[in-house]
Amino acid sequence: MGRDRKRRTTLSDVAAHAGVSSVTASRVLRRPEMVSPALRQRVESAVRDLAYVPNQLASALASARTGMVGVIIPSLTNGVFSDYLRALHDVLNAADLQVIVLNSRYIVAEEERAVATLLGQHPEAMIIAGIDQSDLARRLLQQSGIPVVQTMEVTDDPIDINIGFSQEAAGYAATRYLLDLGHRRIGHIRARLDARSRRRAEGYYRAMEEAGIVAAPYVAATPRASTVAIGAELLGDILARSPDLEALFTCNDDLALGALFECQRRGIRVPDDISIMGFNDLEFCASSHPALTSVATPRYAMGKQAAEIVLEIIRGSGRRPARNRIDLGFSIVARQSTSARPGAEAGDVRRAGSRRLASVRVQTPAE
Amino acid sequence: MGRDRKRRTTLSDVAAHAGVSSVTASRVLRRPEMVSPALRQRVESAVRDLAYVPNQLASALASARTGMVGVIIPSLTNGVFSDYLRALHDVLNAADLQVIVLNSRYIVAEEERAVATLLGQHPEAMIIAGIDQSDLARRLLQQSGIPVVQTMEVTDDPIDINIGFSQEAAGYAATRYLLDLGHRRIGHIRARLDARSRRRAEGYYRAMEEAGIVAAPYVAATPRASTVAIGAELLGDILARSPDLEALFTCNDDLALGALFECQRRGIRVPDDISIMGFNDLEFCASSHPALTSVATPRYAMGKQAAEIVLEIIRGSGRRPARNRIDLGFSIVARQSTSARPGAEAGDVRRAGSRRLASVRVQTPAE
DNA sequence: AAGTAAGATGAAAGCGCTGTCAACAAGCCG
DNA sequence: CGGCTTGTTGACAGCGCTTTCATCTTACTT
Repeated sequence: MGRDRKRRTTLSDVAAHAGVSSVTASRVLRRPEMVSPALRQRVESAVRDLAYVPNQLASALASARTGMVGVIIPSLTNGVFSDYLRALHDVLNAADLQVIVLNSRYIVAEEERAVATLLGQHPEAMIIAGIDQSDLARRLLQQSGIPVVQTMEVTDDPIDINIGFSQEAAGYAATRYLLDLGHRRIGHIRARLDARSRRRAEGYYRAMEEAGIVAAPYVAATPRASTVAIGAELLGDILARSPDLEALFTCNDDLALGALFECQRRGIRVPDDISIMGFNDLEFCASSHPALTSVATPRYAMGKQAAEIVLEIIRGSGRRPARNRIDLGFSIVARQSTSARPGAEAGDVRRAGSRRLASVRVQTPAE
Repeated sequence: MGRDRKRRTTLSDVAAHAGVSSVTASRVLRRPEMVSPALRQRVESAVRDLAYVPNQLASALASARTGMVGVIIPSLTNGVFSDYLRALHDVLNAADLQVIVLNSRYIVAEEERAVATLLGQHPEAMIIAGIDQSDLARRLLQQSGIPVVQTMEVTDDPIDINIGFSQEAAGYAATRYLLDLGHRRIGHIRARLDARSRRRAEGYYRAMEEAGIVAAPYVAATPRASTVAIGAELLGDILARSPDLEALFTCNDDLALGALFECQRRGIRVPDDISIMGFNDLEFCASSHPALTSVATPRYAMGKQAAEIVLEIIRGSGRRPARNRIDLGFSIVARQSTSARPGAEAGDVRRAGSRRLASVRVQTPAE
């Protein structure tokens, strides 16, 4: 109970100050149109005089409406989630919903904890990055009864609603793009080794296998969080084993940037000696020298749609969207860091060349 | 009240399931040592059976303890806050406190709203980046009675507790460093134009003025959010006016990276033709080619200390720290992107040269 | 063996707010 | 001008939990 802590001003303080009942004071704050202008003004000035801040806890408990949406992402550090969070904020804040972000650090157990913590706050919806929740987390989410959106990736078995794109298909498309440029010795580096980067790698392996190329000599990975420095390091690892590397597909743009710098340091020309292709198309890709080819992922769009669907369900009388699985696709943005292999066959080069002028939208619609 | 929404399992459901009173069930969750092992087990399995998630709202309302710490930062996009947030999470989560982050988007009015929102949730402490809060925000914070830490910058007039470093001094030191290398035509670019970047610029102007150099021809700025692309663009702006630029101090590392790429594009050698110096020392500075000289700011340390002080006050019987203002300083990390001007006087070069081997800790202790 | 301290459990109250419903005033109809 | 609707206000209960505080055991003391 109260503790010795100095008591905060409450609604009834405000009501007393204004000479009305606390119900009226509450209404001035929640539904002002229900209160006569005279009283409304008295209450409003009382609020100002006392610098009253409503206790959201009590309000939420009484009304069963918290006005918040829980968001879980694996990393606050990763530039990938900036656009995504911005979209969530843009849409949700405009609707007077507060976004509460928790960080799972790419650890399933932490994600589970975050789910429980957030659910305990009774958010009106949950938006969670990724599809690899633990069984308990899934169960908690399911029985919470609130809309749950899984993002960043598509799955056949969503908890509730799913918006994303196929990481595997994106990894495949990126590799395919390099193959079409005539490259054969295509490397892949990745860090962190989380589920999403793993599926991107699977796409890479599938494309390589299809092309009949043994990928192993051209792959390097580390469980450490990805950084620019690691990009340089892993490229170094591959080059030490396979100096004949022709192209590199990195699991994300930071690694690509690191690889690019490492090439500069070693005097390896990009793209003449090695083509480099990133993933996510972060802002700097367009501005580096040479500008980095990358796979543009619909980060803002995923956040926006997730938020809009959630909003529709919360505000719109609980109506569910017609489709609970949406594939937003991805696109390859061709820039200067990739080019056709000099000796490549005409057919290959032409096929790839056609993609170099504009970005290609690759989308596998979920039914 | 309840709405038609399916009722969630409550503590008394658990209690009933376990055949105990709800008080006992509560104790099993809060203070298990107070309950006999037999009952404890029964309750615990009931919790598991029903997948019970405590209603934090009700718990917080009843106990006047929310277990959360409010955090306000101006941007989720900016890499600068990653380390800071990580530190807050590291310390606070370990103490079972939840961190709630709100984003003010560098807008004072939004910050004020965020303060009110957060305070309405009754956090046990507030940690807020920057020192430029609105009057109302200050007042709300002050009368909340909880510990409030302002970070990222030092001020003579803290709301409560203040941990940071002098942005102005850092801007000054950076410029001074370039001056000591023998450069005269030192440019400065900045974006966003928030209060902190303004004070860094003030440091730059002070150093330039002291050196008797007119800075105007070498300065470019934009209110847009800073990106790598803008770094390139602003450098271009300066070069269009002042092709004789010798060195560049950027307001942050993203701009520095953009400037570096722009130099590469134009065939300007760094550091031979132009020295480039960033600010913040983000991870990529060490890995770029050439590696970027930057001003290392104690982001993790600020977060860590802020969190630790808050923890001490919350948990440690409300004892306040001896000092409520802590200056953590900054240091200049000299790398390859800066070098002495070829024709510089020996004395100048020697002075600066001594700093090039190791980073220099510059700290102005607050009294 | 009787008395006491320590430990375990539950009943009741209440955290600060909002939903419901009743009470009342004012405005409208015929 | 009485009965009705419409609009405004307040009393009361209760959201789900924790915190006293009283009660009942059990273990220990002398």
